[in-house]
Amino acid sequence: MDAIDRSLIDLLRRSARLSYAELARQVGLSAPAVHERVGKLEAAGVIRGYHADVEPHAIQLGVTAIIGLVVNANDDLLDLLREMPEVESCYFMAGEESYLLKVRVATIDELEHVIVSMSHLPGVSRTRTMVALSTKWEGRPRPLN
Amino acid sequence: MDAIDRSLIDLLRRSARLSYAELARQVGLSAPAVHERVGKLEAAGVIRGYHADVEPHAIQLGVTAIIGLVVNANDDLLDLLREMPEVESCYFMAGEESYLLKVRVATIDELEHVIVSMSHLPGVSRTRTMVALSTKWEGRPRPLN
DNA sequence: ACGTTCTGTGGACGCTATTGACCGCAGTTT
DNA sequence: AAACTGCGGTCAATAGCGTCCACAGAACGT
Repeated sequence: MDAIDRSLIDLLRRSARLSYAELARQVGLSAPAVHERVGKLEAAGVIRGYHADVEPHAIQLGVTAIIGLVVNANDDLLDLLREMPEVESCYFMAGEESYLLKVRVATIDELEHVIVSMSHLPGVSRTRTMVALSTKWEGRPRPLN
Repeated sequence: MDAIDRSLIDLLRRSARLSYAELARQVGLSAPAVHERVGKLEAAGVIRGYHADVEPHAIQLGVTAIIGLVVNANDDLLDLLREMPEVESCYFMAGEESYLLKVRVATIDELEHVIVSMSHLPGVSRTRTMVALSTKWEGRPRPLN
């Protein structure tokens, strides 16, 4: 993981569809060299994937909420949460609320349904929901170095 | 925005480096047709970009925290927050805490510094920090229909 | 110093990106 | 009903890219 690897990561975090040829030009190597470096970064798990960033409203996911879960028994709650497609992100937290979830749904009605479902999951003793009114920005890649 | 557009979005959300030829095969159109559709989705702002998903630990961003901000005067706080590269995401929230921020840094010391900086920003009357012990998953794309 | 390993380059090949010309259908106008 | 028009597709062509291979040079350990 040298400076060139970091440049490649930086470039791909910003613009994942750059061609190997273009990456090669940017970092001053040949295309096959870049191909191999990126392949190794993927194999090592440094690069986990490439994802299009889609305007949530355009795909009927205009309602964003953060839900904190106070948990008593933690057995397989995680598996149950993982099965809920509305849960976009899941963090295990320090503090009284063991889990913090980012949830995305189409409507407030749907959000209500998600909250009720979660509060009925075995092991969940309380939920706390914070509704986002607007997303100022999200997933902004921090420049490296 | 028909079923084919939705398929393309779905495919690119999962795997942004798919070639147009491969996308074309998956949706049963020709490559130029897919090229044009994707271009229109980008131009319309539906697809906002393509980003590599990078293991945070590998790039010295192993500490994740969620910070809530209680605000009294809201003038140009947003601009100040935007200038902080540690703030990966920023939501304007309903509730007492006007902003919820996802912050990523290398160390707890750095987190402390960020919290102190934020508490001194003009307009911020209180901060509340929740530290993530582990990220179970993040930015998981919800399958469309 | 030597061999080993790692990582690069350059060339070759098939496949892809991207453009332009053309076609067919739907909706609208005359 | 016929003609016009715009949209969105296919096909064809070319330039450029992805990817594999053989080979070369630097870094390293013994």
